[in-house]
Amino acid sequence: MSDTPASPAVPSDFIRDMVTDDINSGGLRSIVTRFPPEPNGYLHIGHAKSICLNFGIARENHGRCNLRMDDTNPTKEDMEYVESIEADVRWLVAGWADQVLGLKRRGAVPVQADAGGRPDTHLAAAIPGSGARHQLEPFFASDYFPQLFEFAVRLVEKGLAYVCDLSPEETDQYRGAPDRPGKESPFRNRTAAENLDLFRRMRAGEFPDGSRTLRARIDMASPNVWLRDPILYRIRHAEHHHTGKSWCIYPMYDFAHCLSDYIEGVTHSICTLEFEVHRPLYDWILKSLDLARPLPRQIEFARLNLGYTVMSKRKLLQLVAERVVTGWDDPRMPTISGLRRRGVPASSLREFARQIGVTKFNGLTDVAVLEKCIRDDLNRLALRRLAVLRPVKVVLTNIGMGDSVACEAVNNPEDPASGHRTVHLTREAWIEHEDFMENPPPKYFRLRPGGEVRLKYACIIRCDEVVRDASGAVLELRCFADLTTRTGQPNAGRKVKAAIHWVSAAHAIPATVHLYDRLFTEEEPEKDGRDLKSVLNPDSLRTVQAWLEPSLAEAVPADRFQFERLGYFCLDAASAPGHRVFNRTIPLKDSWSKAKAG
RNA sequence: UGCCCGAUGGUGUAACGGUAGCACAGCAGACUCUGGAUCUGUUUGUCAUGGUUCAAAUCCAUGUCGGGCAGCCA
Repeated sequence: MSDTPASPAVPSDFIRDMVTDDINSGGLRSIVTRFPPEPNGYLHIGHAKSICLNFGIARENHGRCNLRMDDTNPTKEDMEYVESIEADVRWLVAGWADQVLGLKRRGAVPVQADAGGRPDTHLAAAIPGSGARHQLEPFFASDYFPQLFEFAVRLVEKGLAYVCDLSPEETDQYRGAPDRPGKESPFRNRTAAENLDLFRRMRAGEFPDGSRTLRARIDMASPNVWLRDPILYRIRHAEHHHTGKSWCIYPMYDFAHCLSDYIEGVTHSICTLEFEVHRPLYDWILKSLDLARPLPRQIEFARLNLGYTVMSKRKLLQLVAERVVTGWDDPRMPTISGLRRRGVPASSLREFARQIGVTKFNGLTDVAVLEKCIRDDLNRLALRRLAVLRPVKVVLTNIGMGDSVACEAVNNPEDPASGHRTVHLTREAWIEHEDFMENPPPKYFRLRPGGEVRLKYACIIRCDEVVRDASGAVLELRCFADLTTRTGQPNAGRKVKAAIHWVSAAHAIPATVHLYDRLFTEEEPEKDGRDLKSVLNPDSLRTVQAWLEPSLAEAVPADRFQFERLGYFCLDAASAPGHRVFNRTIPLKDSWSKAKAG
């Protein structure tokens, strides 16, 4: 698929300002950001915002953005997610920021190095182009477990961390509450030697899950609860998707994240607002270790909230698990894979991210903004095709049985280079059910008994007779085709109020078409903690049997089509050759139905 | 009621002490062999109250409202 080029406008926001300031104040050789998802679910459009931010900043500063699996919790993570995440990121940045996508050589781990005369540990991204591309893989926080362990040991030696024997429940009670100080653990003042011994035995597997933790020794009375001796390591006798059975203790997010950033040489660690209160801990850990190289800086921004969609991985997983949708890549899902299967170009998502901007304000973005981005892209690149979703038969009484009138149709009026194709008009054609009305309301321009309409690219027809079955349902419309109104014919310029789409019944090919709509009936499905099931849109998927013009037989999933006057469609990725399925990405703007309703 | 963060039209976002702008949505019109696209015009805004200043969306204070934080999740 040929994505449209990224918008030329260079975005500006408070984070980019900070990065620029950091560059101008010196000390930074190059900018390194990172995108660090936990592989416990599929990426969604909220992640797309973060990806565009992180890769965008890397790109604008000739830096790098590392893709890193933040995989420190073996009980929630899975290889399936690792693979989908990499595929989704690659798809989203392809043709835009792939040159700054930071990956490492397969199997590479941090190296011991010397930084200004001091020992250091570091892992840089592989240089793109050096060595085969297929030998690269994302970074994994779990690759740093040995280094992380050594960092923890150093903290213990400095008296800044201790092994605590409190049970989970006791730890909870000792922590206090936001408005009430915590209480110091009775194990807080163990000697460094004892802590070291205990910590090594934790690692050796001598203790059961939950029996001990390694905690930072900070301040149980801090008004910031994350500074109240936070847990650094917990015991989990569980197999890890990336490290296997090598470990039975696993670092917590706060400990692993800042140090992973450091190891990779990240300069700006951009995350969402809920980590704002963690920033003092992020800084505390890094400062406490007397590290040799410059420290990364954490900056927070507001996550995306989009109307009529849910964004939490937990709730998306729920939709999948309860089979409300067919999977993570169901075209109704706000996941990147769902949007891709739906037919949304990556460039639309990037443009959307650019348009919504980046701030610390927790707002709700109107889906119309996304829809506009998609329509703008697709209008430019989609090939126009004729398809009838709810067919009504038209018999052109003055065209002979077996006769065929060749008509030239434009492939894309927005792109003259896309050329023309021939469609055939025959005695019988399908038109859209909605394009005929027996008793139309005022200002209805299309076909009515005795009325005229143009068959697009063909000629004007006049409805002479409505044939019904016994129940009164319309069987066929018998019409006269004024062939002198075809392109190039004397009356080609004759005006009628409307031109409608059609397909020759003799040439049409059948297809199943999925008409998708928003998944929820409420703009804020998660508001007030309501049950998602109570706000599901029963019409989020309608399936129809349609007639398509024959050229659509050759469609492949990467193609983008506009079915004229209907919307944008693509061949479903799971469509079988013998049974074509098309997905509606988004309908065309429809000011008629709006006027009618209003 | 502890700490942190935020507040600009309906929505999102600019303006970095000096004319409140842009996009989306809305409305009106033009054009059209897509009731699409395009084009034109247009309605609506600085949370409140004080203070500093020649000048405040911007700086300060207080208040109001909203969000986040008490996982051995990230």
